[in-house]
Amino acid sequence: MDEVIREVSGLSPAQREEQLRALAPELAEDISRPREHTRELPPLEKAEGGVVMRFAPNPSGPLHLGHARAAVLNDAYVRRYGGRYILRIEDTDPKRVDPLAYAMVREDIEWLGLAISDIVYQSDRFETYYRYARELIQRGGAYVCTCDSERFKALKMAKKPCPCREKSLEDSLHAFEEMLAGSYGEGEATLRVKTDLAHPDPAMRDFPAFRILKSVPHPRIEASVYPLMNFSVAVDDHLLGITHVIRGKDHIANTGRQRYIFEYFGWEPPVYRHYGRMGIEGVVLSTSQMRAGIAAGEYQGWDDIRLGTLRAMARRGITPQAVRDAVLEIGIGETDISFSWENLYAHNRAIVDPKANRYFFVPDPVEVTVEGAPHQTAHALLHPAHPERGTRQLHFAGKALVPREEIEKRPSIVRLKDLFNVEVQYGEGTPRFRFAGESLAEARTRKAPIIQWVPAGECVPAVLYTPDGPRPGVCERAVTREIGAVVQFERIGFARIDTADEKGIFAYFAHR
RNA sequence: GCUGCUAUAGUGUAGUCCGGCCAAUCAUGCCGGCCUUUCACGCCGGCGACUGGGGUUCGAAUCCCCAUAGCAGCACCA
Repeated sequence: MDEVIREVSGLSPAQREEQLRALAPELAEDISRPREHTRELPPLEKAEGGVVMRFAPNPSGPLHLGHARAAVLNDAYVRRYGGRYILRIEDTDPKRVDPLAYAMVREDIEWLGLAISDIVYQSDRFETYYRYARELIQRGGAYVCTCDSERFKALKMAKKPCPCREKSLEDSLHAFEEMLAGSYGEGEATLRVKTDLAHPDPAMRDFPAFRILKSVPHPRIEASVYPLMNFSVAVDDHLLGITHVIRGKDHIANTGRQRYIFEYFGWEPPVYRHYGRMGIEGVVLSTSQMRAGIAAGEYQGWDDIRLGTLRAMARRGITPQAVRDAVLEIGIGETDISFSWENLYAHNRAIVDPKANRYFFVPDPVEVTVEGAPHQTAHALLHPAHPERGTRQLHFAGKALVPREEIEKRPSIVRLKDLFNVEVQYGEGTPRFRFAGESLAEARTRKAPIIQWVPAGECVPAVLYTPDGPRPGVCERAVTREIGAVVQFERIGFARIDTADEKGIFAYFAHR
């Protein structure tokens, strides 16, 4: 045996394949098949008959890239296996509910194109939660605790029960009704789930299920006893028939806690998957930090292009498909990752490049008079790969605006793209520009930079907003017809034309 | 402090479950070239990784242990 192994080890892969082919051709088939990269999410267990999944955002602000990962991943599995996709608005903490966010979340979901089949508001379901709370108490799975949080935490860390834990079912039931009746003040009583005080993970010990909150009103309902997420989520996941839950690993402990509730009720829990933490270079994702920045005037609003919100990306011309592609590429790995804009841009470029019309944008323009140049019209293609889309007409009448940056490089000759060549002479003061023929071949042999330009008097002032700040310039008048569309400013990059009025054009830079 | 998860090129990702097709996939990025009246697109070529150390084994990216690092949780937030 050893001998054979040694012999095989000594062979090269090619020799092995040859041998195998001779001995067992049917096995060799497997070998010759090249390994293929799976561009698909890993399969989900117990999903063959269809799935019910959910996207459960907290309505505290608009959706951002972090939400998009959860939303798109779940969406992709629902599309793959068939089933229902429930949007569950988790508005059980009035402190973290922005009434305006309900609408923003819906808009963002529509933009992303999620295949949502049902919408559920947790604030509509408080009576249900109360009902199951009573049931849980009766099953001996919960008790009303009146210890203050400091004291409870100390006991928990010491693996010791608090006095309330030994209360009878009747007492707890009664106390819970008192909570609902408003007999307790804010923070004076809590319904806790009875777990295992000896559990090695302190996060698992007797976690809270309901709290009293009176200082902050809920925008949609009248309530002072609020379910905490582990309770409402467990009850809803069961009642809504959720089969699979894909969420971030920050919920791993919650999954453990929710299992206790499933256990008490004898329910079968869904299949859980927890993906790793995602950091995003260069942007704040925290809703509260963004909100603070907006309030402080640091950001213009939720769609400020320096933010990681979906609406900010939309404004820059990032397509929902690109976001989907980027997020699916990342997948559901448990590794912590840092999201790279480059990867998103590459996806977006692939989508946008075939569509985007090309135009000239001249940043920081300098007006030049070209001596001896014929007045003529340039016909520049709207898209070099699609001549059938036609051209833009640029009427040159002696003067043009060109990027200052190009002249400062002191080229001896430049070609105004799609027009003609211009020789530049430098002396005191402004350089002189002289017509130098129309030959493209000559421009090439003389290595003339081919630059973008715009006819003086036939252009529109424009501002290109980039994450590094606004870039003023001018662009072709025809760009005013591209409002809302993504164009490519030649030699600059892709940008979305946001607005245009008599004062000019406002565009947002997407990427190169 | 306690508990848990993760660790492949600059970034993302495949392979890890069931050790040998892996001197490790694909994409992006970067570099070089070609194409091109854009520094875009396309094409060609190149760069670049199994966290470290032990162990098991004929053989380890893959299994085990330890270490290290990162992350998460231990809220009357989600």
